[in-house]
Amino acid sequence: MTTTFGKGCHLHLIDGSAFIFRAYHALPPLTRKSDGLPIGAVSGFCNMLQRYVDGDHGADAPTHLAVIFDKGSHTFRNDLYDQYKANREAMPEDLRPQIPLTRQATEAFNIACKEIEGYEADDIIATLACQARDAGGRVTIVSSDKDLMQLVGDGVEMLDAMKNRRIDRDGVFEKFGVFPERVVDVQALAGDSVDNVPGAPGIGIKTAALLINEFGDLETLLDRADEIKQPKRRQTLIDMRDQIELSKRLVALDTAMPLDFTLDDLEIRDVVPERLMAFLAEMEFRTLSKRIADRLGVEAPVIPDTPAPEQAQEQAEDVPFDASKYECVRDGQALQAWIDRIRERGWVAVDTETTGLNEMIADLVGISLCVEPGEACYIPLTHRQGASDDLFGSDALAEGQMPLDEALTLLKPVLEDPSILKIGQNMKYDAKIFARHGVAVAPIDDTMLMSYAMHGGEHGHGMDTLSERYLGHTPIPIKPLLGSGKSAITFDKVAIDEATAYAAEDADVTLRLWQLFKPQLHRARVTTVYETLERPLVPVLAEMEMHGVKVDRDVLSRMSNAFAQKMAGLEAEIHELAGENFNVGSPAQLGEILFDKMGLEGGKKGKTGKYSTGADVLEDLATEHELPRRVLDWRQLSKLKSTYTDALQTHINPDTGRVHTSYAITGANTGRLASTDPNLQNIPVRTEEGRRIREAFIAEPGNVLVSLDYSQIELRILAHIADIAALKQAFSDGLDIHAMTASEMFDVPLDEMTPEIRRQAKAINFGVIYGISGFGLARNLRIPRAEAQGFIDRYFERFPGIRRYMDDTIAFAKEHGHVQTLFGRKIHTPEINAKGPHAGFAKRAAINAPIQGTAADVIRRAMVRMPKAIEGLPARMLLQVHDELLFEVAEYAVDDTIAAAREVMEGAADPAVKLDVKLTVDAGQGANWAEAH
DNA sequence: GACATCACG
DNA sequence: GACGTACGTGATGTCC
Repeated sequence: MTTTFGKGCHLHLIDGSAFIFRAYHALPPLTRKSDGLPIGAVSGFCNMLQRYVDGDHGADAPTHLAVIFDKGSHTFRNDLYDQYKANREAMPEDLRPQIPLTRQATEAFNIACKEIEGYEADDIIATLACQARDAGGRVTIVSSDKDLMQLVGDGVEMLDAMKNRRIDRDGVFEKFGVFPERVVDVQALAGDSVDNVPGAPGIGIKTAALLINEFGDLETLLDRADEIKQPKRRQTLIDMRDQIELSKRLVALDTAMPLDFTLDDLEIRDVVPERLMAFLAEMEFRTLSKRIADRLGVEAPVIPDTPAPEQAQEQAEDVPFDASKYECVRDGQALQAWIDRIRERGWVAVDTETTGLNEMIADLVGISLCVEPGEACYIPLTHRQGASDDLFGSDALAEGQMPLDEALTLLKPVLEDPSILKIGQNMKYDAKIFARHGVAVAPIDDTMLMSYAMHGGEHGHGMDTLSERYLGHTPIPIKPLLGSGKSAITFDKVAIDEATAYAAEDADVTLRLWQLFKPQLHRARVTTVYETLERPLVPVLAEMEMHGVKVDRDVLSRMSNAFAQKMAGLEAEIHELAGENFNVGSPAQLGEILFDKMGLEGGKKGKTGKYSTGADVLEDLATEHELPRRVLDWRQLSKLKSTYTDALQTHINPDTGRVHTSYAITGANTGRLASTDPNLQNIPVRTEEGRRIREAFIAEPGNVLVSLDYSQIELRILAHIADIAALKQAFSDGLDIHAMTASEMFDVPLDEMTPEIRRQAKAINFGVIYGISGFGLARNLRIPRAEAQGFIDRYFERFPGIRRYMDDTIAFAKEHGHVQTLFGRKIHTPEINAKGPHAGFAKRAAINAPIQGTAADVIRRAMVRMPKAIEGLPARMLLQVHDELLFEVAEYAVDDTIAAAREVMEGAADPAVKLDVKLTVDAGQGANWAEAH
């Protein structure tokens, strides 16, 4: 049915950003009643769209239609001129979360919604308008932006939707004093303070138009500038020629940019009432949904009159916890009743009970649900009957449970329904359990992540902690139910009535926490952090963890044996040297041998009264003695064997043959992830022997491992945050940053640099990131403290911005109780005002957190965008190691994958943050991780 | 379960 | 002037 765009067609192009800002400023700051989400701009946007669709604009009806949005803050204009739009104010905090909703709104109206990374909406509009005009059609641009006026003419008109005023060639002349084809000339001269286009100083639109009309066009004017009578004006045009020509390039729209769609894709489509109503209902627009429903002749959606946040909070506190009210759901009918309530409500708190903590292995035992504080249920599914001493009955299913499949069949549509929010505490766990049963839970909210976004650094984010702190309620502990040690049982052995009280309460607590946190998120100014850096990471990580990484057991096993042999030899030598047998693995025994029996120099250690035998101590002793050297070698092998070659084998999943780590999103205060069970973020790499362990991490046949890692990301971020011109310059010149530092510090030319001097400078660079101290640097470099202090003083002298950054950061922390990353992540520093030795720790942590945290945010953003970027490629993201991402890729697609992933990683800060220093990514590939890294 | 040690960024 | 310090993690083995 598609017609080809051509004569008789009429294309309408709506400037989406203009709509959004108008809507935002025209309306008071409305919030969604149920959860406090700001929605004023979305509401206004929908209103404007509806009015437009109603034809309330006096223009001929379109045959083709699209809403065009900006995407990304960096465009080719920024490359031309780094000050372009530089003085534009940051987007208001309560508008930011509404931007994606306006896209959804457009789609809900079934209107084409277009944006292209790196281009302004104006360029897309210009390109489309030209295409449509060339095809013989007409165009109406719904906008009053003067930057678009250059497009008017030959069937292209503008429409100011607010004033219902059409702008044609004469309208443009009215505004600019010239016709559309000369508008850019006038703009180039007059400049634009809003977009920070410089233009010619002292020349406004009036004068510009006068000049252009006199000389014909800008080029002629500039060529013949010496003919201008007014001396000042003449001089300006002669002196500022470059700036004026640059301005013209900035204001001229790109009418031939690449598009990934055609005019025909914009053919007008009928609205799908159900879809539009679902969106309006989700936004809780009562009046608007009713008005539009009337217009469409359909039933208006019922929007539950949910309590305002403050009331919800009171309710959450008012309703007492009462385990006897929890229902045990044992059949389909009872479950259906709960599902009905969930559908009515639009959200549900969910919790799963399983036989263990490893979600790749644990079996689902039961599910609890909660839709209202105090009202929760537990659905037992695979509890075993009888006590554990019942030798025969313990494996049989207990009575009175629904079959697992039946329960999941009923729940699946709800858990996957995009209009029903699933709320959980650590949802990644539950989502993975459900995923193993073929249920893709979405969309989700996570109280643990909300707490992390609001209270990172203040306290833990486990449910018990949160419940006690924010609900004043101590949940039933799990310990008494499961026991501990050898006699511990799994949850499926817990009696169903006990399980119901425990499990349903967890869902109850989760829902109450959610009702409390949801409105607070916005007040704490962390909605964007939660929505862009926490919540969207859940499905990405779940996917990575479930996919796992292939590990070759035989390689590990062989290495284990080799290590064992070497260790045995070393152990014999150590005993020989010591003159007695002792446990080499016991620091206490080793200390006595070294310092008491052999009488070596090298002190004690405080608290426990034992000798310190750390690597640094042994390293010093090793210059004079054999034994400590042997112990160091033995320890290295012992570590490699026990932690890696042995333990890793036990983590190979028998079903998949792969190792599945688990990432803790809230694991580190700074925003970094933490990897556990096993930790795959500390696989050896620094020593040759250790690195060989990475040879056991392999790809499936026909595939290779690809590793991409950020180069010096923390130092780059430091250079940006502390605004160190010399560092920024060095990065932009692609210099060896440590050598450059050394050269600057010690006045050594780069071509005379020695590895030793560079090593010292490298230590200082890292020291700065860690909150440098004379003592720490002295110990790291093994130099006298005074000398180390001298280095630091000199560093501050050469890079004064560092001192300022440190002082400012500590002052900020003292005043606000937190520091923050460039992306708005808050890291609380409760100890910053402490007295005594604590204070030093807190200060250094405060200095480090914005740097480490910003780097963590950057890679999180890259990870969130990665699935889309590599969509369609035979590639999977497997692991994250703080500044590195590891992929498994079909051999033939390696180059494409590297290109796609690198683009995402290098551009990960955009558009939220414009870094002064570009991020660069190194890539490697190979049959195993040792080769790829 | 605390502590020491050591693997990573 | 004295504190005692590099930042952020997790896993293992010893010893109580």
